[in-house]
Amino acid sequence: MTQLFGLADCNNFYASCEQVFQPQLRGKPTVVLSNNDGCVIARSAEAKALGVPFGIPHFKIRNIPGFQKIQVRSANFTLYGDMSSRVMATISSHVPSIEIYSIDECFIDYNGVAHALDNAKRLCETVYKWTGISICIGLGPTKTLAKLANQKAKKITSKVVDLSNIDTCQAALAETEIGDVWGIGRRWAARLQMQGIHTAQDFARMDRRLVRNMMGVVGLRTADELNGTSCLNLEQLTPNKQSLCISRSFEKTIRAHAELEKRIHYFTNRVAEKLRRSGLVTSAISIFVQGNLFRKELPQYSNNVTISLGGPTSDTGEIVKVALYGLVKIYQPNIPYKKAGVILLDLHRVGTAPPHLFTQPNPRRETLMRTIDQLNHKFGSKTISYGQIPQSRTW
DNA sequence: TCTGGGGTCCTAGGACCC
DNA sequence: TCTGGGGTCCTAGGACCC
Repeated sequence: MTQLFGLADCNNFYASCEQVFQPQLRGKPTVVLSNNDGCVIARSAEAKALGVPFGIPHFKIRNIPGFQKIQVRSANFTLYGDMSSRVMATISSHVPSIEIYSIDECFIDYNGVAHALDNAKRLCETVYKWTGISICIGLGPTKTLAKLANQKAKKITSKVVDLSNIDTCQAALAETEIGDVWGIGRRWAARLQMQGIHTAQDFARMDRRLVRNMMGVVGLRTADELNGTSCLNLEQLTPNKQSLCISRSFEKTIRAHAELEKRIHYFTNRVAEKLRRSGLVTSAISIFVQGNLFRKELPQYSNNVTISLGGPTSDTGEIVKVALYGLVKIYQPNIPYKKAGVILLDLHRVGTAPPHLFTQPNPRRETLMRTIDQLNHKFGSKTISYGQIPQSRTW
């Protein structure tokens, strides 16, 4: 049975959020920067028109002609998360069901919806009216084709494209570069192009065995989906998280162990909070450190270590202890470090983790963690933390 | 001078089992 | 001339996504 998927995607999401809340930015080239104001992670339509590339470092913006007009904002992820919830709720209330795919995208189940195209157009208008965010919707018999339809929709004023029709679909495939296909990244695009595969249509027409041999089942799935065979279903249930990570680049390079230790301390406090907020426990932790990949003339070093926690826990104290031990194991002196991070692995919902033979849950510690979280929630995240994180933290 | 952060899945190969 | 067959589990690395 032929299915019908929709893919709704917010246009220039972070930049649009800024423009909604700061009306003076509307119509002006606006960009949003990553953490530490490192590089551009979102651009308004006007900024794209000026030629601001995605990912460009902040300091290179001034090389762009007309850069004086560009409005630059630091990212506000709390705001974007909140706006995302509003957009998703609006969409969800107008269609049978959705799968939230990322902060600014969702797949829509359009099966059995009469006049899906008109329906989608009205939905775009409603979302704009209710939230101020402009979205586009692509329709197709598979998720991959709905994604492709969405890219086409971004380029037209009606904001909706339907690729259910076979001729329309073939035309779209023929004019889509291979690297623009969902699931084909930079590496595969380069390799495929060397083999004479330049468009989505070239790829869809490749011999299936060849695709399977070269790219495995993932590539094969993409090829089948381009040919209209649906391999990816709408996922209604949000899957359990497998890992949680906090990592940052440093504003300047760091050499001293003590200085790195403060960062690891801080990251571990944050990621453990995230863990408890998600109702999860962890049994393994991974620490990584990295030099400056952009400065080839400096000594290059990066390393990571994964350590078992000896049983499921969400206790910041326990996790911090192991994290710092991990840092000792991978730290090398006299390296200019530029980035580090903490990843929690082997996650389970509280109460569902296989218990450890030798450790018992400690109710007093659990109360302590709950109290710390409540205080930080009530009085701000810097109120109380585990270990030596300077109160006057500048980073 | 200055270059993000947070995720997922698949595969190949090694260790180990009977 | 000649070295079994069939599994599982784990990990590192490579690819991808937003």
